[in-house]
Amino acid sequence: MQQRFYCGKIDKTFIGKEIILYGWVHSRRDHGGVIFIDLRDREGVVQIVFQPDKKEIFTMAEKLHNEDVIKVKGIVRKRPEGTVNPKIFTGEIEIVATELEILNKSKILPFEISDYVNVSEELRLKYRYLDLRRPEMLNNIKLRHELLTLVRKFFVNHGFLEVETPFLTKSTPEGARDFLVPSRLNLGTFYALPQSPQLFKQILMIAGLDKYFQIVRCFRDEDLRADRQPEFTQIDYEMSFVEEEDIMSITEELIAEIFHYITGKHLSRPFVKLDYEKSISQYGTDTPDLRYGFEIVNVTSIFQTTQFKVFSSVISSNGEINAIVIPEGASFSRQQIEDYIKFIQSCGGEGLAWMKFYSKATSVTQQFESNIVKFFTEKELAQLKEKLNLHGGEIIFFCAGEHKKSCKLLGMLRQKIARDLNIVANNKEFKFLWVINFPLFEFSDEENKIVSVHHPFTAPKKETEHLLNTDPLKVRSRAYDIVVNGVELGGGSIRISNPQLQRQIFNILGLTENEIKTKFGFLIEALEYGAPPHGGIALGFDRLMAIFLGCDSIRDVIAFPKTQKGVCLMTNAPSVVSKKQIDELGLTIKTELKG
RNA sequence: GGGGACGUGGUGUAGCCUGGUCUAACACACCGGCCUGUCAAGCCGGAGAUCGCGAGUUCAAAUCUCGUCGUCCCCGCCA
Repeated sequence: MQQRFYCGKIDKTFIGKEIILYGWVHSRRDHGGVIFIDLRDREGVVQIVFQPDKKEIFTMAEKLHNEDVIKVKGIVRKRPEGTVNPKIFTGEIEIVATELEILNKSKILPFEISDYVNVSEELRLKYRYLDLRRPEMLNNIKLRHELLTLVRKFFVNHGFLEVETPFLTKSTPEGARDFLVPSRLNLGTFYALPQSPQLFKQILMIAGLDKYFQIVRCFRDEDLRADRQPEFTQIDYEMSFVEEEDIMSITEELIAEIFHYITGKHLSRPFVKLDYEKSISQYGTDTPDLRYGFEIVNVTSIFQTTQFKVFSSVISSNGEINAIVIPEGASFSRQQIEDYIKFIQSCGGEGLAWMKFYSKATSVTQQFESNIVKFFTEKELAQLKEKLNLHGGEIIFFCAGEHKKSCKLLGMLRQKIARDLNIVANNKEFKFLWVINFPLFEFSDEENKIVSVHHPFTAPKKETEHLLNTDPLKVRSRAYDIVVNGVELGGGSIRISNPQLQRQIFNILGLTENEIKTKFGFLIEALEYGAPPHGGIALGFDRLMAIFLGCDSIRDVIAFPKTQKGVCLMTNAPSVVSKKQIDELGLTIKTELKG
């Protein structure tokens, strides 16, 4: 094959040579007596010069339009004095065209191929092939490829084996909703697309592969968000004969390498570890953003005998009064405070109480300002001032309610205020942490039963295992989540390798013997044939890229993402299928859903 | 399932709150012309939108109301 050169890679070493280039007309600057074309390919642009002495191709060049695809033959030369363009890699040279062939014309574009122009995302997704020509998007996709390569090399160098696991697999609807695929050969039965290769990688450990990894697509039929797509990519790995520290350590090493590749900077390690309970009571979430303070403070003890009914009734029903303090400098108007109260209500809360604190007034009562100050005694306010360490100019938000809910609402408020104050946007740090000591189970009000906090294959902590039958909600798990700047990057655990223990967990979760057998019989059985102790983790690759690149949405690092309704605007998937296809699968569609 | 924002020539916006002066403005793209050193080229000229769709209020609707569709953000959901 003849050697091809990329437009964006032509440099001084080519000067004097005749070369052939292929690419897209990025822009045409017609000066009448000379025409410049920026010819673009995936590596960048190079300037082609058309001069009137080559009359035939000069006339052709006058008619060129943006995004026409052309083949150009020409001589590379040094640009004349004073016409060097330092902004582009090829800025010192240009190509004097000797031959021109128009390979394909382009219609007038729905939007310009430029990073300078704003285009609605709807249009970008419809014409994704044009969107991907924009340098910013092209760079994201190229970097994605480079990182995938880096990740692969990393695991290969550490002795991991890459194994592909099935996409057509068994539905285990314990977690997210499954995407289902009807089976034509077994009418009335369905495959599910995997939410993760969880069970297969555990089985691979039992098979003795020892160290497994896979860069794998996962599928979840849940509502979308800026950081959630119905199909997304995980870096999935699992190791045998390891403890939590081993997984955390190799994960930190991997993330540090990726981080270094992108930013050229080193991450400080090991990452901070934060207890789950502390994370909830201090930040109201298990994915805290540590780039800013405003930690939650429990002030319940101050208001034990308060006359303020909102607080006293919550306390008497075993609830808590929690507070966050926003320091001086953020002066909120009454309207802004009202907006925050509405925000809390939109998050499912009853409301917020608030106070402003001014140091200048003489009495404690006068130092506080709000519509509720009159309900509190001087003693209560004095204690509050001390407990919250108030100096002046602060605003305090209170949320009363059950422990977790109250903390959660304040955690959401904390995050919203940090955004509104531009603390997040102005902080380019990456604050990694591990959240550990999760409970193994939690009580689901919705389902009215005990459910796994992670998944039912997570091992309990040895020292809490004896509580499994007596007080399961007190059992702690050997799970660990990795979090950066308020985003859950991934999670993993040491798994259960003992079949009796696995069976016991299923029992606690309320599965009948029959359900255990039909849904997870193969796992229990596999565990009975000599399962090594093992554990692993999966990292959200799209999220990892988006956060390191500062993208607002993972859609910007995915070549062909879907809209919030799960639609691909380019192909218009999902779509209606023919009656023949439906019939072959033994399905019937409710008529009102059709078309 | 719920809350919120947005929808105006090909594209991105202004106008909308406070209906008439909107015969809808601006920038880029597009078409024609000029121009031998530009590189987000420049200058001159031109064409192009009944304002997502449907109903309503009104003498009068881009503007107000209701419904609907689409996109985005969030809550729920995401073992």
